[in-house]
Amino acid sequence: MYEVVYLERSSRWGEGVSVELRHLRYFAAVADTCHFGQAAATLHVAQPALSYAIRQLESELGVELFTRTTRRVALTVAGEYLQGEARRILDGVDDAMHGVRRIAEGRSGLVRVGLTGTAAFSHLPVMARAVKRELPDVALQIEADMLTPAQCDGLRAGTLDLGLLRPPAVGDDIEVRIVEQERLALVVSADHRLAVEPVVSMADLRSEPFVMYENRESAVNEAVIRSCRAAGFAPRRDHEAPGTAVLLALVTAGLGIAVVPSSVRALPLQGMVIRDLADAGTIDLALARRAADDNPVLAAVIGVVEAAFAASVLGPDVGTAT
Amino acid sequence: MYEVVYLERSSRWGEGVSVELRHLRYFAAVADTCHFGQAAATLHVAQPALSYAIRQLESELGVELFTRTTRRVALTVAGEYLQGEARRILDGVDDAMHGVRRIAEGRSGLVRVGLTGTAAFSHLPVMARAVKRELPDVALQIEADMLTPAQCDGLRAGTLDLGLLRPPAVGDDIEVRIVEQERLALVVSADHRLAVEPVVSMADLRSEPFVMYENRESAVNEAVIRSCRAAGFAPRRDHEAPGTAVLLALVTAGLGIAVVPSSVRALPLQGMVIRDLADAGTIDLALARRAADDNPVLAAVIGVVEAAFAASVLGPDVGTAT
DNA sequence: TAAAAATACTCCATAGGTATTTTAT
DNA sequence: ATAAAATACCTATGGAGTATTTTTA
Repeated sequence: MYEVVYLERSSRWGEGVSVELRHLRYFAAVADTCHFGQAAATLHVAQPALSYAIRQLESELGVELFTRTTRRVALTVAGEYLQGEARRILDGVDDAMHGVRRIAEGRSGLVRVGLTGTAAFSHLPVMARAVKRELPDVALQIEADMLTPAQCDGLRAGTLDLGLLRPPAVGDDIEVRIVEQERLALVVSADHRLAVEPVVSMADLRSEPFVMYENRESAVNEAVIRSCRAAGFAPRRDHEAPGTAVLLALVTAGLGIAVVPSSVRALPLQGMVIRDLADAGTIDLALARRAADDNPVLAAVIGVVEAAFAASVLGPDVGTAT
Repeated sequence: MYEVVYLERSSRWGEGVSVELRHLRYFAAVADTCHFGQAAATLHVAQPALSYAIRQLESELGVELFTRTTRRVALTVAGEYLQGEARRILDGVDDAMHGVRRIAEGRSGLVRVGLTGTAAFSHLPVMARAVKRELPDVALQIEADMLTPAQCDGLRAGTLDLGLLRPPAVGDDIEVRIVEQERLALVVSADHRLAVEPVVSMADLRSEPFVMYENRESAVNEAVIRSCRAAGFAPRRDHEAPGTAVLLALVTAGLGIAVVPSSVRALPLQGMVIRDLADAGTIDLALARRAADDNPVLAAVIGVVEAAFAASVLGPDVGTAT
């Protein structure tokens, strides 16, 4: 009768040998073949090195992983368990390595996007489709109907990574790239006299009640006021709306008219008519990002989105691309 | 304006540096503190060694994990991802190490147990409770109502790890430890004349029709026949049952009487009466295992179960413990 | 007796240490 | 000016190789 005596932990490798992936890789190879020689060959190491490493692992664990005679090597029950765990761990390491590379290459990750009211309908589909196609592992998180200042706040606070907004008035900690120059268009309710007029120009709006964004710094408001001034009048600001949805609802209800970027055409609401304005000004649409943002996925998304916007004609008469 | 130039993969560590847990441990420490000096201190290594290891990891990945100036260290997005993964991997390794040790110590694992018909009711509760209490991470998988030969087959085939069976007639590849010596008892239907007799002895069974196990090698059958022979008669073998449940059902139905180990008392069936037999023989109950089985959890379970059986009195008159 | 794992030893690659320089605030 | 990371260089541990022995089927 004899008793199996396990090597004491740290009897030979005084407390200092920590388990390394090398041990697990070696162990997995031996566990798969149950043959030190063959495993050593596939690992491109000499057999004694393998034996040594496995001994080290067993010693560190204080557990026998193989029952071996010179003719037969077999996993112990503990060894069988470790075989599964080792595989899981090694696969996990591989996955982590690939994941890191994909993130660094901008092929994976999350981009939180803020959108102006009108862009949500006209540009978001193009954007989302392009990203889905070119960067299938990139997730977009959309925050819609955000006015420019809110988007800038979001970018600065780090709750937003990308904005689709109206360019002027952003600090230089935010980098802006214009992607579209849109002509302004008229929105009236279906029963409005201008809904059937053959041609509409800014001058026709002189005495109309305007529905405008309530935010004083709204870039759309500014563009509208500029267009009105060019036509020789100041708009009658009768109603204010906090966002595009409300603005269009008020117009549809007949409370007034509105002049908005022509991308609202992508949202043909019931009872609402959109008319060209031959002499109205234009307004830019731009992508905005933190200048200091080093997330590679953001650069990748911006590249894909810019290409998609450049390639897509967003419907007839929706302004001229830059 | 200068451009960050990533070290080419394998520019300096020619294709040979594989990622090791050391790299992940170092990385995790730096990622947590965002400070090479402090991380080096907690890791008990010098700062240059840390810098070097992180560089190695970055080079192997081809990815920048930290943006560092001498005054500020910050994780890149890829680094943030790896921080999570590294933690998961390192925890996984730790768990695997503990799991292996627990298995090797017999404190964790699965034991598949085969039970004889009567033991399922009398001994299984004691057994299961003891294992649950002493070895909470050990799972028992029970296969009930198995006769001795079936259990031996199961043990040899490796579908069973432990048997609770009737000792004789097992080869020496199976190791047997007797845990109980049970007296044989009489089972009759409630309306049988012997159900109310003040004292019953073997001789009273001389002309009764017996219900016996159909398996010719049944150890219970042998013990019964031996007891009858000692009382001077051979049992009238009128009916046969494949297992204990059927056997008791037949007795209850009044098709005959049966003599069985007194542990059937743990299963007081409707319409069935159990009587002591003063002069009947005894039959052993034993734990059986593969002699070559080196699963530590099995040894642990056997230890716990034997102690539990020794400590428990399985009800009045249920035989004498060895 | 032959195949295969363990041992004995040797060596050099490299992890890690010390000293110093660079850099950014 | 100073804190902190990078660089340069050196040392020595230990991983891996070759040669040999031991073991068992």
